[in-house]
Amino acid sequence: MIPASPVIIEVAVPLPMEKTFHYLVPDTLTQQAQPGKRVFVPFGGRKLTGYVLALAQSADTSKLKEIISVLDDDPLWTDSELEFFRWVASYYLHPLGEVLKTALPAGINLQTGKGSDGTISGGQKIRFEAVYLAGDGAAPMRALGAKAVEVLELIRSEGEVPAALLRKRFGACAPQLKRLTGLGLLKKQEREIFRDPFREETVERDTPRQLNLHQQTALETLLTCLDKREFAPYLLHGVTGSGKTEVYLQAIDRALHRGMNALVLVPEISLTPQLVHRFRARFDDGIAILHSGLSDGERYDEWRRIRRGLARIVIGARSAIFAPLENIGIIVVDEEHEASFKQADGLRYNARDLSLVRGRMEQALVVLGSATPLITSLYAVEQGRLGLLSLPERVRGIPMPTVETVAMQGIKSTISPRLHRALEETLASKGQVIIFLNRRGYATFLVCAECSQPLTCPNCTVTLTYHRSRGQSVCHYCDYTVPAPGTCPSCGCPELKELGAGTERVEHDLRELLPQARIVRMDSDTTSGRGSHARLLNHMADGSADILIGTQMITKGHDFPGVTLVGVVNGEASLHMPDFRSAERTFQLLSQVFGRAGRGDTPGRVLLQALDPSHYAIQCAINHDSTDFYRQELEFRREAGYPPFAYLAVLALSGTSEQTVEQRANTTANLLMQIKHELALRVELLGPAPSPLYRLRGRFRRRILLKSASRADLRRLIAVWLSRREPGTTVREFIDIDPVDMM
DNA sequence: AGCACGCCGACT
DNA sequence: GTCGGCGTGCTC
Repeated sequence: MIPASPVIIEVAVPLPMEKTFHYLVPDTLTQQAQPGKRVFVPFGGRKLTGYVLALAQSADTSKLKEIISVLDDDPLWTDSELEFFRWVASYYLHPLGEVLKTALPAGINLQTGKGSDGTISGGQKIRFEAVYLAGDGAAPMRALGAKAVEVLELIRSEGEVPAALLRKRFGACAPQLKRLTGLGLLKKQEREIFRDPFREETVERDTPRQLNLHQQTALETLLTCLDKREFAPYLLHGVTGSGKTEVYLQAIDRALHRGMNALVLVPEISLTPQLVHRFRARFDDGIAILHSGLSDGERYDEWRRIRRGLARIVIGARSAIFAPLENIGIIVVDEEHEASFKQADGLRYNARDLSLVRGRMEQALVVLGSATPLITSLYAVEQGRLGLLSLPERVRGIPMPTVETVAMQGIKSTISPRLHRALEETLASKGQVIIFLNRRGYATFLVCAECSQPLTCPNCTVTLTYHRSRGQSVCHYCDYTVPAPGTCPSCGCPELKELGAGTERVEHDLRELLPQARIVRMDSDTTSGRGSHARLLNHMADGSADILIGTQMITKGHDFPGVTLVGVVNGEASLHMPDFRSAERTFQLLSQVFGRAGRGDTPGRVLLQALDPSHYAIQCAINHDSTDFYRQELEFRREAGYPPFAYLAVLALSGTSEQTVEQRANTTANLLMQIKHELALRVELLGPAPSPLYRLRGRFRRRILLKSASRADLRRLIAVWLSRREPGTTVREFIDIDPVDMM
């Protein structure tokens, strides 16, 4: 007999390497080793989990090692999912092995250290429970005790009963069960169980709501697309309170009826319990929830429920775009403008963008919903790449809130007399208030009374933010912290003045102005604990608070009908961020905040405090006119030389000495310029990044920023640069598309 | 990413 | 003379 040629597989390993590796499959494993499964492999002295990509041929098998075991009974991914992950890996210039690892629930991979002790770490347990079913045996009942008869009767009437329930009902009944099973009257089965993040929480059923004309029109378009089962990307542009969720719900309902499944992406699921609640009230089909609040075990269980087809609706934060959901008919991205759809480290993906890619591969309907879409999206609409559906009116004929501006010139207090008066009126009429300001801390910063130098971070050269209750000045970029107020580092003067206002300061001032008001403050300083976010919001929901003060996190995920007044302190704050998108951000932020007012039956009122409210971003938000904003913003970008949307590459250099990193930055920048000219690319070198060299855990880093009007240009540049960079430089590279993350 | 190997400075 | 820092290269 001719010896069979050895079976070789191509394996991706979850390490920052572009390479894939080949392994021999021992005879005993050839049946099991298939693409899409995980394998446990020896790798450079240790053992780790790899992902089988394909069967491979190789002439030279001498250097190949054998796989140790196959970790999965069934492939983890379908072919089309693997195709999607390959696309992701190539688009974001990230190793496929790491992409696959990211797509999997955390903590299920096995690994060993280099040591010979071979301790295997990692791996999640699947929990099983025993279930008893009636068997076919017809043994005589008289041979049984009374308890055994009761047990048998229960199981016969129920069909199947988990062992835990039997224990609860009958106490210790193991001997009886053993006896019954032995007689063939019962059958025992081990069944996989899933930890349920909903626990025993029950929801009241909900029925589809009556749609207004605009909702109806939008829905009909979506339903037509669903019936055609082809890729159809849409922007659902609906003002705050226009009933976008109801449109999603009814479109998803149709998809489910057509036998297709639904994927719903939300910015921060732990912030949107109301949305999840509405889904659970509407649908009987399994709903899986994926978010950061789940334990690894729960997440793993949800993942398996989806893979097994037990959940037909998946709701989750950005990583849910990788959910193993098959037969996707519709993908909804709610609040598509939210920055939290971007993963900022590791695999730097944007779930909003990926929803379009996956939707195209799955022939699905993709709905991007927002009251304040990205400029990118509106541009895509203009270009005809995205369909537009508009909901220009609020549901039930509720009017948009009226917005008044308060010019703050010459007003020293954080709360103007006019806002103070409005607060008193609102509280007197039992209304609730939201006070928004995009800055946490007490005063923004401390300034030396002597030399007027603001306190700055020695690493990042940004101004330190003063947190009075913590008694610290903190750098919001690198977390550098000094005791506050402290002394001036430049002249040693012990007297420091407070300048600017943060949420803490506003809370302090409001308590003085309105001692009787019940005030809660919500920002990242007061929501550190698990569940604290929901607790604070509950104070507003149940009416035990009158005023909610907060940063941007108060702008989303809730709907308080009692809020009739919204106050904005320092409305232009976000306009002065070092980001070419600051106007876009400001418009979105203000529109969202304004939208919190008057969602009940009383019309909403907004007071906007600003030194200078004349900027078009502020004016357009005041007039609830996003079309006008879009026009002016494109105009601004054209004049300032920014593309409608910019692509930005970041090359991050790191090393252990300042000199090497500095040198690498220079040689890399030179090389990039050279390649740029050779390839005749429209790419701009923006840096060595404006943030100076900073030291983190003993390592120095530096970044180089590249801007381009076209992503293709950047990718070509980086591809050539990757092949040419000097050997030996330990450079990590990645693409990002938003400069605010880097400055 | 880990980890080994190898090369130069300050130490028992 | 060694210990140990870091820079470099390799992992089927």
